[in-house]
Amino acid sequence: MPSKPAAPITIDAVYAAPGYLFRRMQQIAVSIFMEECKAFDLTPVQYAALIAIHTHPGIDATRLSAVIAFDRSTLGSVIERLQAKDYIERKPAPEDKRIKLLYLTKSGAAILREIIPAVERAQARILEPLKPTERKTLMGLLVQLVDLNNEASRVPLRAEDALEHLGKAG
Amino acid sequence: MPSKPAAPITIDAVYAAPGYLFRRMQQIAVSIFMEECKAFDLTPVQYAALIAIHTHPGIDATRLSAVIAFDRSTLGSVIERLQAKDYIERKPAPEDKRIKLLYLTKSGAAILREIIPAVERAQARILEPLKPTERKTLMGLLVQLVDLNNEASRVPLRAEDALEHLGKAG
DNA sequence: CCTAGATCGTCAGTATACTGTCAATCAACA
DNA sequence: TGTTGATTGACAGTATACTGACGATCTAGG
Repeated sequence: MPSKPAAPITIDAVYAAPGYLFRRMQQIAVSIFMEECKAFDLTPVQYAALIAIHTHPGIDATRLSAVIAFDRSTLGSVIERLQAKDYIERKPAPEDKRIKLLYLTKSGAAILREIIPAVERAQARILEPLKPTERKTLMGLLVQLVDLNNEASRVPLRAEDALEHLGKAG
Repeated sequence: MPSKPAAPITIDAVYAAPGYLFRRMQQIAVSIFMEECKAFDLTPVQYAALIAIHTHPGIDATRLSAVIAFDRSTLGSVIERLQAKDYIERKPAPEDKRIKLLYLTKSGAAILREIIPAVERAQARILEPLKPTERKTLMGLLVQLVDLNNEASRVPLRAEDALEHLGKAG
């Protein structure tokens, strides 16, 4: 069997590249999320941060970045915006002057309850074009791939480790 | 059968959401791309733009955005940076004063040839944690999903339409 | 106690992304 | 032909992302 000839340099190779396809899907997912949630003035990132703070009240920014695998620098401005919207508040930690603890406000807890159905509609719409069996297959492979590539990203997910400071079981 | 109880609001729901997983995979993919290609000072977006211009010499910015499904506004600065690096040049179109035609320079064509192996390594590394069969399954579903969701993104892919102006078969 | 190293939040700089708008230009039609 | 409407590139404004650095602070070791 002769070796494959070198592929010509064309845009078609890009269309079939995983990196390109993941970029497109991310953009599509954000677009659908924003459409379903346009009544709430919350971005996907802000939503994830709110959920994480709700799950782990009193978490600090660095640990929050590990829990949702977002960049620590980026998270700073995300937190500022959530605070400006009065969805969270920051309290200094008495035992460590470097740290500011994050809590949901009543507004934050309320909007979280209200936005959930819209978020679920968005997540469903993203996979809607596939058959139910295909959706399960895709999600299974995706969860696997993200997990196995965890260390390849700048901010690996540290769902367990990050919570030890809270004195709660991981 | 009793209806499912409402899921509690926790971060675990986010970990299993397609939107979150696609975001993570996009970040992982970019990270791997930049690592493999760090010798070349090219981002994934800049690479895709170069390939597209190489495939369709004399394309204009608006059509380029349709060919790679990138935002037209964003593409402006991408083009500026590629021009600053002397990888592309822009020539005014004689028959339409609004349009600037895009062409690769010799530098641009050269770096494209050189970077290809690194890009292919990156794309391979993204899927490496999966078994070969799983890779094929995932990519098949991903291509399908991106295609079927094409209209959901702000900038749908218009690979064929965009090229009519060039007088070449799509 | 005191210093070396680690960590925290923050900032500057760069690069995607998207929304909306604008002037210049072009195309189509009355 | 003259005006309307669409298109093009550009811009302002906002929001992620990542790199690298910084002062303030904490921790460990001597």
